[in-house]
Amino acid sequence: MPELPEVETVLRGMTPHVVGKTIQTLSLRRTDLRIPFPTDMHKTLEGAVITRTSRRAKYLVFHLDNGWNWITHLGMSGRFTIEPVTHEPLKHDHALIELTANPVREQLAECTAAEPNILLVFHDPRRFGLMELVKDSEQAQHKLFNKLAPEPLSNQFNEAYLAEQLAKRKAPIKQIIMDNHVVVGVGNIYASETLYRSRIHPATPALKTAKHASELVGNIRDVLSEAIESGGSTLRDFVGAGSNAGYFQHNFDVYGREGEPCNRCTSPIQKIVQGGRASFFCGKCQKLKAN
DNA sequence: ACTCGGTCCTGAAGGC
DNA sequence: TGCCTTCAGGACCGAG
Repeated sequence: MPELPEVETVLRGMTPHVVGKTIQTLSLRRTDLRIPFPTDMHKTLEGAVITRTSRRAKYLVFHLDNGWNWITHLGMSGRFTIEPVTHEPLKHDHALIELTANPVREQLAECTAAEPNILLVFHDPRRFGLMELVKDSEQAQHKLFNKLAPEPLSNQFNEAYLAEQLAKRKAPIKQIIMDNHVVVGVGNIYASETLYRSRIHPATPALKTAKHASELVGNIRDVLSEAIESGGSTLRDFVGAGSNAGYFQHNFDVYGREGEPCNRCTSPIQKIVQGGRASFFCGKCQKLKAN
């Protein structure tokens, strides 16, 4: 269940292994994930150099030297690993990308010896992931990106902005902070964690929480950045079979803790379902449902 | 303009 | 042991 911190960790772990390298071959082992692979994916990727990587919401983006961006999303169960070129594809290995080191890259101080080719493997049992191609200059206008709200860790996501968004919504606050039109990257886990810290009941109508926008902004930022730090500190080695890079153990206050004692007041953590998603909260600490 | 529920997918977990 | 059901979840989509 990669959320924004996990996606960021995957990005940071993968980047040093892929930037500056040429995509020698792309091997697709099926024709689609959640949506079909782009028809010209081989033509666009093969021969291109990965110049840099970036993240927008939960999308991982590989920027290529031919002006195209290779967009990827890990969905629910997706992961990238780096394997030797002798890697035998496993079940659910859907895309294998062979990368070759460039002469320029080999001139860098830390690359004294010629680097072997590596295989970047995309593995996704539930196939909620996706891949897409877009010109770098057109990414922001692309269907997947043009309605996305600000990044939670950016200055555009601030008290005034969030208060304005909350004031016009009466749906439960839990669902609103998970809405990509309000803020991106806050998934089911971190939504529950944020509301726990803010002492707001997840069923509170959003408009009644507008006066707490400042605290919500702060807690969303804190919860996500702490998880990114946690991911970074447990990221050992991105390379190797079975590598779980990006899927780190993290301590949650409420998520998945139904019946266990609240860390603040020892009252048992409760679970409700909102919009088909589990919400966890402390019924004693998170009483704010009005005012 | 906003809200709600359905949909995609597989594997893990629980009931009988 | 094994079959069945339920759940997990991001993001899009259409209906109200």
